[in-house]
Amino acid sequence: MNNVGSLTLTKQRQAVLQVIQDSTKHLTANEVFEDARRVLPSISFATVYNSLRYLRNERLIGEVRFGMDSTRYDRTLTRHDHAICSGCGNLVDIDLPISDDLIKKGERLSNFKAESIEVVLRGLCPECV
Amino acid sequence: MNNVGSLTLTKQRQAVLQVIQDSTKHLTANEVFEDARRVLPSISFATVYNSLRYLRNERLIGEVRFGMDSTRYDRTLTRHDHAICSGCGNLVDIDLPISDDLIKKGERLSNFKAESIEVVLRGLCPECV
DNA sequence: AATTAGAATTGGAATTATTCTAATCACATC
DNA sequence: GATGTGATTAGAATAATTCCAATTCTAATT
Repeated sequence: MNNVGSLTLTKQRQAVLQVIQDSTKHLTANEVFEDARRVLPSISFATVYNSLRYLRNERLIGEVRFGMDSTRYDRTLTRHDHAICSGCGNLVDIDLPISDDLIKKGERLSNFKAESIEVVLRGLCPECV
Repeated sequence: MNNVGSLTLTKQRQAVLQVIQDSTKHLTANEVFEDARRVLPSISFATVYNSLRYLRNERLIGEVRFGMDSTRYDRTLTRHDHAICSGCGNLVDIDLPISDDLIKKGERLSNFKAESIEVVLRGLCPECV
């Protein structure tokens, strides 16, 4: 094991961290698992998930996801944005004025042809303050 | 059955649509299933999913999700935004200048205490034009 | 340095979310 | 009303993620 400050980097966590550090891509948990096995063949899937959560909490790696556990459906069809509570998962609609300029910038930076754009605000809802 | 224009609204699809129309919330597929059963007890989970996809494609209902099938992990820790290809699912980082004003507006509209904010641009990547 | 108690970590098993595909159904044509 | 064809359904399978009992580690005690 390897302790730095309050950090506990077991060999499993080190393997997972190394996989992330060595990749420039946005890996899925499954891809991390496959790569981590090469370094540490005995590692399990659950441990990869545990390690990813730990490393994310310790701010050693980044995570890309919406913040919900599952897809939501609703009757609102117009373009709008969302706020997601990091405490209770509550999801509310908000309507932000997105400038054409921002969309243009997004297209230029990504080289994508934009179809839609949405802002996700993560934070605490009034009940979770 | 019930055909309007090129629309095919079977009783299953009507039940699912009604559930969405009758709710002000952002329902999960599971919640839609539970409600739809009350209208049409024989409906299956898979049919709810099929119907949700159909209704979304026909622009009769809205869908809220990131656009990926699973969470991604990466070594980038600084705030940044993402572009997701609706063709191939490719995910790329972009760095948009988010004004403090936009965050303030988001907080005001949602009554949330913002922790982070992210823009998601959905569209077609260069390869999927 | 062996023992032990408590906390942290691991990973097999379970759960939850979603998709696949074979069977069924609806509709048109003979 | 039999038959072909394409759309729709839903049971079964898969994929993504989490739970929790067993194990391992740590550090205090002898």
